Amino acid sequence: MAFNDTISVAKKLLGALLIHESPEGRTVGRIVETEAYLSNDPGSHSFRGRTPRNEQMFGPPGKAYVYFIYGMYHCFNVVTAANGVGEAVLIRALEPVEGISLMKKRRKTEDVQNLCNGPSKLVMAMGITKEHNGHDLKKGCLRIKMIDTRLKIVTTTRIGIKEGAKLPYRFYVKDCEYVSKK
DNA sequence: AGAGCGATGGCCT
DNA sequence: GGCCATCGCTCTA
Repeated sequence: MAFNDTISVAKKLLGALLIHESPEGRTVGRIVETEAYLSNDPGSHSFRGRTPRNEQMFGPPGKAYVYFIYGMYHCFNVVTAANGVGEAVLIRALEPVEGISLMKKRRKTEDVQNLCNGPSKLVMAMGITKEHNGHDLKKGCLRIKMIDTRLKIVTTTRIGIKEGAKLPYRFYVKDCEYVSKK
């Protein structure tokens, strides 16, 4: 698929499968909540230009941007837009599909609805690490399988940011029990 | 059910 | 030195 128009990609990623083959086992989740971060967007890491941290956002689309936050968590993004343009889609929630027992072990909870309903939760459940920063999501151990669906999509504002808080750049699957916040 | 808050460290000004 | 695209615990209802 083309990873050019970031808003479109954020919507098209809903329903897609995120797959990770790790030494511990295979986990698969269906993407149910995303947020778009654009280049002219004050809420985006890329807004003030290229830095060592946000470097991957400016790279070619279809790669992973994994960043460290709050001293203890990581978040996972799909890089979008042309090479040189700093845009990405934050994955905020997954519906667990495969490897649920491994997800429970990694997350230290038995509650299936609490495994992947947040950007750092799904990173933990899927076994994603900072080593995946810059990884090509079209091939290899961590990849995305696009699924053509006709899901009902809710469009709303993003979570946990100050700048650009009113922009309608968060998207989730309507009536889905696995999103982080409705 | 919802508000408040501490943990914890790299990055940016 | 202040700021985070968060989470899980505690406290109040």
